[in-house]
Amino acid sequence: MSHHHLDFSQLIRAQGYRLTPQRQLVLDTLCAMSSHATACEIYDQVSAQMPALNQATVYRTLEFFVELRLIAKSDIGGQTVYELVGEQPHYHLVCRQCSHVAELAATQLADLADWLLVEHGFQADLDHVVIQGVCAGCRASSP
Amino acid sequence: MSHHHLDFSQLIRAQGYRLTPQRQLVLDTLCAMSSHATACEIYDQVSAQMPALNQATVYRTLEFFVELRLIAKSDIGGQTVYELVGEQPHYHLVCRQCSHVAELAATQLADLADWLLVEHGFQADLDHVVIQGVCAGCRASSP
DNA sequence: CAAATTATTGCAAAAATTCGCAATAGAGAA
DNA sequence: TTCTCTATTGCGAATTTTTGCAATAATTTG
Repeated sequence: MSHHHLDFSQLIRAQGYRLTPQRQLVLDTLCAMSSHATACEIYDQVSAQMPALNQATVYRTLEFFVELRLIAKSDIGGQTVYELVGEQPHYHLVCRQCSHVAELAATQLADLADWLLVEHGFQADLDHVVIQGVCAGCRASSP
Repeated sequence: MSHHHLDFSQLIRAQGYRLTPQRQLVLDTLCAMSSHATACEIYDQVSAQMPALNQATVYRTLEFFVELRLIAKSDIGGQTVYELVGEQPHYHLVCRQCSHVAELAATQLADLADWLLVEHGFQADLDHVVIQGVCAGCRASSP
């Protein structure tokens, strides 16, 4: 985690914002919690480290990082979950039946992104696409 | 709208559910409100027609239709919006700066869907993909 | 290093969304 | 049509998320 602090700090300060202890803690926590986590789960974790930290601050902090595109927010199985955006662009296949989430490298989306840019001038965020559907397992078990 | 009632009614009853006046009204309302609408906007509209109808019922009804995949729920510009799923599969390009939404026919996604099915056994819901990014207008105005 | 500026926090209240449960009312059977 | 069964509604309360504002603390300026 610590190796991230410098990067983040510069990235944030360059835009006139501040990397406060609260924000650092949320980032570190999200880093420690491997994959997706709900606001509530994040608050519980963070709260253990810094009891004074308010829930509203957690929500605002998450929203703040989402806007900076350091973390991604998505709806998975009816829950709003947050995830640290890593180095590797990837997208999510979310099963609407079992809520299982598969992550795929974004290579298969590159052509689509190119096409969107050329034809529509739209610069797609490759690394935060959620595709709903039915996974192989559920397709097999319910024909 | 009325021509929908039969289709919907059968579709819903076939699964053991009921097409109540409340549900019909929500569908009709969503049909009348051209594009995306928030739960609040829908409630306001619906409430004018049927004042006794409770907010909780609106939320439950929307969730119900989302599960039946008759309406789609997405996060656009930080708001949760609902939209009647039409006949034409399409996807959304949402600009993260101006929240403008473009709708595109799903043809460009067909290859991707095929690939997902063949390689991962994942049956993607083509008609409800939201791709975030920056639209042509915003890219031009903020270089 | 002190003062000034302003982004950020904590708090409490508001707003949005969900939930439990008794009452209601569709849909099918008799 | 009437009866039965159970999905659905309305209501109020609980939970989650957002917001306004004064207090705090991180930068910048002098």
